[in-house]
Amino acid sequence: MKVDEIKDAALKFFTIHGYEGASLSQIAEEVGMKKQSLYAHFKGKDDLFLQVLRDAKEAERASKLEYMSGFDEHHPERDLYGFLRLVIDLFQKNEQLKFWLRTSFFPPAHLADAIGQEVVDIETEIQGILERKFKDWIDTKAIYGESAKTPTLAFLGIVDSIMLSLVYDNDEQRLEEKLEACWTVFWRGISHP
Amino acid sequence: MKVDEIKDAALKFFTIHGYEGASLSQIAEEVGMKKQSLYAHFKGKDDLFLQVLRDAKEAERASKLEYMSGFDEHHPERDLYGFLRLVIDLFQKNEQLKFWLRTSFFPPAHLADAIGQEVVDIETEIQGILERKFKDWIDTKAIYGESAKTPTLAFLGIVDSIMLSLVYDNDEQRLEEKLEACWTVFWRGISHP
DNA sequence: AGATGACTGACGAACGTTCGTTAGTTGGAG
DNA sequence: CTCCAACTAACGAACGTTCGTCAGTCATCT
Repeated sequence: MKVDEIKDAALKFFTIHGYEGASLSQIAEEVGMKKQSLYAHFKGKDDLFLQVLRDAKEAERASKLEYMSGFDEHHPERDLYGFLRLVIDLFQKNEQLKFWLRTSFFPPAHLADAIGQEVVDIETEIQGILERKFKDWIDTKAIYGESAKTPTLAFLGIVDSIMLSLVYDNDEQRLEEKLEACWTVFWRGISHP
Repeated sequence: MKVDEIKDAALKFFTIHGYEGASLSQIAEEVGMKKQSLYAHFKGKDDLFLQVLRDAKEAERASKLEYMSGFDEHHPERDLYGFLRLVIDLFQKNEQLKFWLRTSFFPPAHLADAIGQEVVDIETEIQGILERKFKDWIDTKAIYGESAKTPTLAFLGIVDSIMLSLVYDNDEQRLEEKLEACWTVFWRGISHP
């Protein structure tokens, strides 16, 4: 499907150069056509960008939801650490998560409102699910905690910091160190008072 | 000084729109002149951008170093929590840290190498100082730890996640919750085994 | 026959940049 | 004190290029 080829190329250039820095001619050249021909498949640059964005969002959402559906009540250490590894994996396997990250943090100004709404959507959903899991773990005394919200937000903080490291710590070794450090301290911090 | 006015305007637009999205005409208009006149003060867009970048880097460096020079051996809780508050303060008081964050994570492609070097510079320096402090705290048993590197990296992770929240959690309330959550878990994780 | 998808050609607008030219200021030299 | 030279800071005009977009054409395939 040509549409998907175009979206792949667009994803690549939007990720590297951002919305303003990526040009339709680059994208078209990547798939071997002229930029004007893109208009047979998309209404314009914004349309292409938003479709790529929604695909990326949906992919991230699906991956995370699927992984979290495998959580049980008794192995928070395995499940949470696995979640961090999943994020790293998603990040390295395809560009969608990196694109999503860049776009949600620094959206093109004229689309900021629309994008902000989508970001809040998915974030609220993930946080809600996670918080319910944490509540279970606290109830079963698998971890320590007075409210579920504190470990949830702290964990999401770790996810954020790991994603940032993925962006700018190109060094694989350093990423591993950081992950282990964050995880060690986090787990020590939630596993007992 | 007109040069500083220009740099202020440039900082503003580079922060909002990024390198590619900010135009010299916008910047010039902000200070009440034509874009051609900018060339009396800067060699070009790259020159202006890099000068703004180095100013931002130096400002961040200076603020953090000054704050850390006030650390002592016996109050890690006060000093580290204060450091997080400092970051929030810097972020909200001027745009330089936000600009620095955006640029170091998503630099314009043709300047990526030069910028990457500057990022590594400052990061290495901050981490080194912090790690020595953590070593002191471990030695004086103010905190628990086997090596200084683990709490250092974990703390830097929290700094990263707080900065990210500053970028996209426009909600003040949510930021405070996140800070408290991260800090609570972190401190519990490093204050005893 | 009709629809699809790519093409060519052209559009106005904006980009960063360079040029030559003005004022206005400053600093010595005569 | 004056005069001239150098410098500063802004300007309009234009450069060549690229941008996103639209219109019309032509081959392919159902």
